Amino acid sequence: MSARAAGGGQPAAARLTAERRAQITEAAGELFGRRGYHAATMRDIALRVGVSPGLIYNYVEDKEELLLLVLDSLLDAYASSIPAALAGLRDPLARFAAAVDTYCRIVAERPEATLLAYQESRSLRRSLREHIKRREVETNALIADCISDGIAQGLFRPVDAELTAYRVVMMAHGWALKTWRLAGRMTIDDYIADSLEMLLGALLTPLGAQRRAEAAR
Amino acid sequence: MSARAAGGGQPAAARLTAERRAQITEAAGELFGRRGYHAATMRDIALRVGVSPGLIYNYVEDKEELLLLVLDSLLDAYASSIPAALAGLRDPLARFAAAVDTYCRIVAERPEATLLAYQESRSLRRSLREHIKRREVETNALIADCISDGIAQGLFRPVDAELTAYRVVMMAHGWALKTWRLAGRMTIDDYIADSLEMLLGALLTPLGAQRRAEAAR
Amino acid sequence: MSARAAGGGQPAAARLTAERRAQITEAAGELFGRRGYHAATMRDIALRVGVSPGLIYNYVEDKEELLLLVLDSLLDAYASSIPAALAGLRDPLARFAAAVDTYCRIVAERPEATLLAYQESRSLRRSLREHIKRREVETNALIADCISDGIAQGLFRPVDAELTAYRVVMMAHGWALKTWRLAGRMTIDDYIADSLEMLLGALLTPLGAQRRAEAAR
Amino acid sequence: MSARAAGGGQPAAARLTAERRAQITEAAGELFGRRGYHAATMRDIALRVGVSPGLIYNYVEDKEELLLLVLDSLLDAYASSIPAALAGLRDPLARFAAAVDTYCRIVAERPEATLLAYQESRSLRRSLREHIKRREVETNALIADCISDGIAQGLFRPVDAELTAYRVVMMAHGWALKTWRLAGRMTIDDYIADSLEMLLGALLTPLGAQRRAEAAR
DNA sequence: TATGAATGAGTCTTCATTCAT
DNA sequence: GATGAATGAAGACTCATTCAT
Repeated sequence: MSARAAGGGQPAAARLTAERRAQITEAAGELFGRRGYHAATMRDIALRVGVSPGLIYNYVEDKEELLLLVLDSLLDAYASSIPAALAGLRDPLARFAAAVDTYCRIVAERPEATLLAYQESRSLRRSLREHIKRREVETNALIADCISDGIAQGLFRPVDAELTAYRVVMMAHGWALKTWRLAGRMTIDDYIADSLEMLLGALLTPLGAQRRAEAAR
Repeated sequence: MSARAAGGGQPAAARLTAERRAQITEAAGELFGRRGYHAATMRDIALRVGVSPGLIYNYVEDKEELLLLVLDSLLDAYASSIPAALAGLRDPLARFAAAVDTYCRIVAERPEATLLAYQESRSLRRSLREHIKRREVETNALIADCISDGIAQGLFRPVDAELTAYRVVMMAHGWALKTWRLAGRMTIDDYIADSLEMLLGALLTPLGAQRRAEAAR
Repeated sequence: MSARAAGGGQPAAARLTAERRAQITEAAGELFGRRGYHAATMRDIALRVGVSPGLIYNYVEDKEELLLLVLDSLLDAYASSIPAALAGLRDPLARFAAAVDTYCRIVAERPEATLLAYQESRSLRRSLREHIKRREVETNALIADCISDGIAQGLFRPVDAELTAYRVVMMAHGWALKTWRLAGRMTIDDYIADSLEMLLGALLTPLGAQRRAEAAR
Repeated sequence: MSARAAGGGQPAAARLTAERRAQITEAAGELFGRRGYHAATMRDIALRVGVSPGLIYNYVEDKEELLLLVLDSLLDAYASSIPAALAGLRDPLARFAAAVDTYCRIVAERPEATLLAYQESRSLRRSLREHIKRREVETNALIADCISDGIAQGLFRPVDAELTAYRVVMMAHGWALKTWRLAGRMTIDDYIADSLEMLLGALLTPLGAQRRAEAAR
């Protein structure tokens, strides 16, 4: 997770370093997504960044670490976008809906990255894999919290919040997995609406249902 | 898709050939599942079968074809088990439930194989990939048919049967994808029951719901 | 040069053995000629004979020996056809012409075999290579003798007969080497006539030339 | 026909690249010539250059391309040496003799390379093979032109120049093919003189013969 | 005699990674 | 920081050859 050239003394240099690393990560994400982790070569990635293969190793220890960076960048998206989407919202129903919506849209934006997580997590050494898992759990908690709130307010049935959050995640990932099959027949908006319908159908208490009906008016 | 030693003249020889191929496929499935397609070497597979590396190429043209065989064996399971499970059943509700149940259990039995399909389909040449896709669609149709029946009898709402079948498949695959996370907290039976609940909650007409309640008595 | 199954007790069996070996040699010649010694596999050869790969090893020790057999079969052709062509002829000029003609036609009949000799002699172990060389020299002698006769009778200039025989052989082989280039523009008959013209132009004494002119009448 | 490291940006780098490639080609030529294309391994070649096997693939795409490079280098020798030899000469007779002489000497310098062309052209993919053929034809034209000149000036009989050029080439190649047999008995000078004698004997018009006699004085 | 499944050494080739410049 | 030539370990695959049946 470290990098040789990482942040020396000057903040300017540190920023440049971060930029380079971001460039590399993006290129890697693109190529890993398109060709798969194994098929994408370091040389390809360097070429795409417009840099020599050797340089990548100034910013990354390993091809594995590059994979980590890519997966991390996806988790970053969740970690920043979901809280942002929830920011103004008080109502647990609205919060839950927003969380689901945001999660699904992030998946839909980079379906290959989501796939990559399933495909190649195994390729990571244990330590890196643990890191990813930890962050996934954190992301999950963002959703689980919305559910817990709903339960606390009597809008959701008293389900296992964490488990239900996994349900949400699975549904969202379902889009990535079957994108090639679904993309023609259904928009991501349809998919989200539909998924939410199912989830709420299973979750809402009568009170919750009533509240929802009012909100829809 | 053929191989040198494939089905000689005598049926006895053919059987032996089929057995060997099955052995190899199984070993490959195991190793691909455990280490990933790229990380598993032909040598490893041969070793596990207790055979020399060269021999594998008497039964398989390619490492790729071996992957195909593994993926195919999973699809075989669907193609044979689901119809078997539906065999005695008339009631669309029961049929649907049986299909979902069977599908999920097959996934749960070999979750790595399901993962493999997502992971490495890309590694297949187009022709083989098409083969897999075709068979996936066939499998899907088994479920879609149950749904269509239910719709025809007024038990299910008039949804797009095919799309809904994908929903089912995604849910089932969800178990495979998150096994490592769910397995401790939830049995596959719980998962199936829960999934069915959600699906039926979204699908059943009032008539269907009533019928279901009666059946549950 | 030996073979395991070679000539047991019964002459009938021996004949069958010889036939099999001839079949195998022919198939090998065909395939070596078409694809090259290395590219042609024992399996291919067996397939073409309609026999299992293992069987070949009852008649031949080695792939190398098979090559030897093929090369030998070409030398057999020279060894039997040239003497046959010379049989009735007394006149050294006619004998020389017949030898050249026959040699060239054998080359033209199986140009790939001639090429093979150049291509793959190197692949033979020393002992087998020596065998081939010895037989080549014998063949050469058939031509050299004609030349010596001509010299003895004052028809040819007193050249080095053996060396001149090589010249003849080279010219004949030239057809095999460049067959793909010449075949369209020139028949083998033209080639022979032309070659003979050159050779005789260089060889004939005035007496020889006169004798030739008379014979042409 | 390209290679990764081929001609970088700076001319200095380009020169180094060209040198490396030349080294590799030379080593390959040597080993292909000695052991044959198939028997010579990439590892052997690398070893001989004093380099790791992987490096070769920075300069060459394929073992096949390496063969092409070797064959090409022989054709380069013709393409540069023959015109150089003809440079100062006006007289068609002298030009023809010089062309034949040069061609033969190039063959004699690297007989294995000439053999290689016959042996392994087949191993080349069609596109590379075409390339070689094209260059062979060009080389041939160098000789054919001399012949045409001679005809135009009435020194040679009106033969088919191209065909006759093939004759010359065959004769020259004859030396390579039979080196092992002829080398002890005859020098290349003898061989050339002798060959020229035969060729001119067949080609010269009376005028040409007279001119030749004058020149010899 | 004949089979053909099985062997296993050996090949080409790829590619992450290093390091002198 | 940046380059890119060089490394070398490793993998898929082939095929002559063997041997139990």
